[in-house]
Amino acid sequence: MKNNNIEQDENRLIESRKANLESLRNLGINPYPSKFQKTHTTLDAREMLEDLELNKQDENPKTESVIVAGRIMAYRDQGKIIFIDLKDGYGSIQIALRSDLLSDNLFKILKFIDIGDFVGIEGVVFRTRRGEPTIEAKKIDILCKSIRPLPDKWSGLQDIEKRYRQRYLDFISNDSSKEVALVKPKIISSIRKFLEVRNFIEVETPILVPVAAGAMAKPFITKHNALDRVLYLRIATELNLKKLIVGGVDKVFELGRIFRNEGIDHLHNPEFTTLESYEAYSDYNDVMKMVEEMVSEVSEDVNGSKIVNVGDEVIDLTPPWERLNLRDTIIKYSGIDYLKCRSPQELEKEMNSRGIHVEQGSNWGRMLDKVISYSVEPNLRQPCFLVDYPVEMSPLAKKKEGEDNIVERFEAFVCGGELANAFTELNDPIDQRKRFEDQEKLRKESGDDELDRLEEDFLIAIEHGMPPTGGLGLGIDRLAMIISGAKSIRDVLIFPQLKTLQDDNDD
RNA sequence: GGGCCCUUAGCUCAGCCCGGCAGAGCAACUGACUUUUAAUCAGUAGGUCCAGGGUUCGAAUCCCUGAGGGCCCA
Repeated sequence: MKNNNIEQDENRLIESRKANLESLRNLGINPYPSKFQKTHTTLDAREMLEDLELNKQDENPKTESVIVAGRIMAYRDQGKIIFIDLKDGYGSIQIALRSDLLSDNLFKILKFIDIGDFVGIEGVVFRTRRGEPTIEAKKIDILCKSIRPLPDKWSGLQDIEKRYRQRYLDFISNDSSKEVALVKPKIISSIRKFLEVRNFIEVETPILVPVAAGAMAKPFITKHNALDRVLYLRIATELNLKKLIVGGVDKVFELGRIFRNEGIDHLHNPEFTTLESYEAYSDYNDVMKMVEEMVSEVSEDVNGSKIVNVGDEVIDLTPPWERLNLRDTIIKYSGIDYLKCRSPQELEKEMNSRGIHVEQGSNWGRMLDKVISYSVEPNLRQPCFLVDYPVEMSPLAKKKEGEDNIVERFEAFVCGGELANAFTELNDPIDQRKRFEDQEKLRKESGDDELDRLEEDFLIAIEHGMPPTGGLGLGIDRLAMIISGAKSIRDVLIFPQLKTLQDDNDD
């Protein structure tokens, strides 16, 4: 009922636009032509005028004729002259449509133009009395008639939900939304360049997998009908990429979407993009160097600087990043020395006395992870690496030589958040099998369904031998937030996951 | 999961405290205007005030329940 009325309200606006559409057709104009040959962008047109003004003595120079195309963002009718603001993917420029420069027939069609329509304009560029670069139109072509109104031209689109649900409207009315959202594609392109120069090979591995392994997270479940078999959406690209290391692809990476069945907030989206890279014959120290070089170079490439502003903070991504020993750093910020509380009971006692909430049934590794995220992470503002983790938290990482309980693992932090996780990969197949079995056992005992899972295919692969390998996982969306200064992951995602609207289900 | 806040014209928002004709700007429509730029001027039209219930002579406004959304915390 309610929706019908809203549609009727909208229809009043839509009907008038449809009437304009018919009027154009009656004048013999096709409102939806296939193609239009433009010669310049709006940015080109502005620059042409500026160049001309620099080089010529003439008081009121006019450029050669240009043809531009774009969307009408504003329309100011003054009778015998009409000004419109035309916007394309590069900027915008004002158009002046004068009745004495256009044929009667062309001037007549201006009556049927609406804000939001796409048009092509041909004319010379000049500067008006008020100093505005303007194209003096001698020809106008309708390129696409719009029949639905745009958001308010001055306030833009404020409704946060609508901005994400109809992101194209957000992009049209809020330039900064578009700029922030386009940082991620630039980062991805820059990372590709960085890795390709270093002879890494990019691959695509399956998203639909029989076992969701390689990380600690709940998977999405789906089903293959013909095979009558349950499949999962991958939670990491890790295990397949390591199989490629076994197969002799010595430097390999994937920029891939992964899926984790968890809550949605300003830092989490159920699907997000990670970079995972694996390099044979290297270890976590080599990966650390690569991460600090890559992130700082990407920032320079995308933003023109290794220094970024996030909120009020100035973050300097220039290498080298500080290396912080994990145990020392936990002691520094929480006072807890995990070597002195090796049982879950002891650790829980220490955490409780410091006001850190312990989830029912948490295992020791999960609890220590909680200590890190609660006490340590918020303090790590400038880029740094936490180095050398307990084996309980890291079922896929190799032990440090001469250590029973410490693995060669680091996590990178910037602005109080985790950016990357990396380790020297465990390639002892017997140790790896045992660690997976421990995870499986822990999951059954504790009911913690985020623990890692045993994937037999992977174990068989590394039983054939995997060379020593340094591996990396890096959250691209988090990196995009840092480089763009965005406060919410939704701003860098373009189409973030939102609750499904009721109407979507009714169909 | 807990706390706080929001939902009124296509868009952006007043009105709610203290109950008494449903408001403004933009967009739309009619008209005027040859360098405007949030153009201006004159006029017109546009509403299930998120939904349901309650209190009241009378509810956008007060109370209860629900839905959707946001922010903070876990």
